[in-house]
Amino acid sequence: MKQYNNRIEIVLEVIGGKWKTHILYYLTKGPIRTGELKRLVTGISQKMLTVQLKELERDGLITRKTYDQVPPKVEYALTEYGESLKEVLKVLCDWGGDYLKHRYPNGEVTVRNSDDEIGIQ
Amino acid sequence: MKQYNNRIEIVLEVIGGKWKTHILYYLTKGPIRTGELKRLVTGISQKMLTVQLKELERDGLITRKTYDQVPPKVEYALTEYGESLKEVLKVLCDWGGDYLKHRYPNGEVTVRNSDDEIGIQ
DNA sequence: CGGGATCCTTGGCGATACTG
DNA sequence: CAGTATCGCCAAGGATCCCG
Repeated sequence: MKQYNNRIEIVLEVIGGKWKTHILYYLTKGPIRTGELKRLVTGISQKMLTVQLKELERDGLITRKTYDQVPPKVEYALTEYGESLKEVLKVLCDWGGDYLKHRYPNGEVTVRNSDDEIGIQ
Repeated sequence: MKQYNNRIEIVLEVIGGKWKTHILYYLTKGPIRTGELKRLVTGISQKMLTVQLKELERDGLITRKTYDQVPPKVEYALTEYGESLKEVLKVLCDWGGDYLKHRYPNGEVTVRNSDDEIGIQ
């Protein structure tokens, strides 16, 4: 039987890793196709994108909708429960931004999507 | 020059990894000695504890205070800025708890410190 | 266009022993 | 009591090729 040390570990297991937050970042803005994600998530490979999306789907945070057509079209979107992640991501995003300014006031460290925001409706 | 994809990655780099949240968890309750941490953070080795604490100190989240005596006494505490992490940890903690109940309502997955809370003053 | 399979590299982490 | 040094594992992630 699986056991965590604390509740935070659960979140980190769900949104942790190298790509999850970057993917979720775009998903908070609305449904999105695989190719679009691949284009936006800088540097991710086809394989890693698929792997991460499957995990997010397995964890009940996103849905995968396939359109029966050629060429294939697949669209991903946050589930209703996944939507609850938005406020969490926003808090993390805000603190990260503050921390950045606090630690590196002269811009030694930068963020690609620095002027972008988690999509809160 | 270092560059992140988004601000969330910054947070995850600071509190991520296998032990950081578990350590911070106890630090939110007040200053604490090395040995006490080692006792509370179930399963951590002496080495990993030291490594994680050094990283947290390097990142400006905790302070290390040594008392000049034999046997040695070292006490760690959140910095003023580190205190700002509390609300972030609380949000993560809360979401993790919700997610646990939502995904595993029958207790297939459990948390050791489930009835404990992040120390908010 | 979207996904799967295979092979390989790397660094986070563990185990152990030693020091002041 | 607190910290350091060394060795080694393994799973996350990367590169590449193949499929409907």
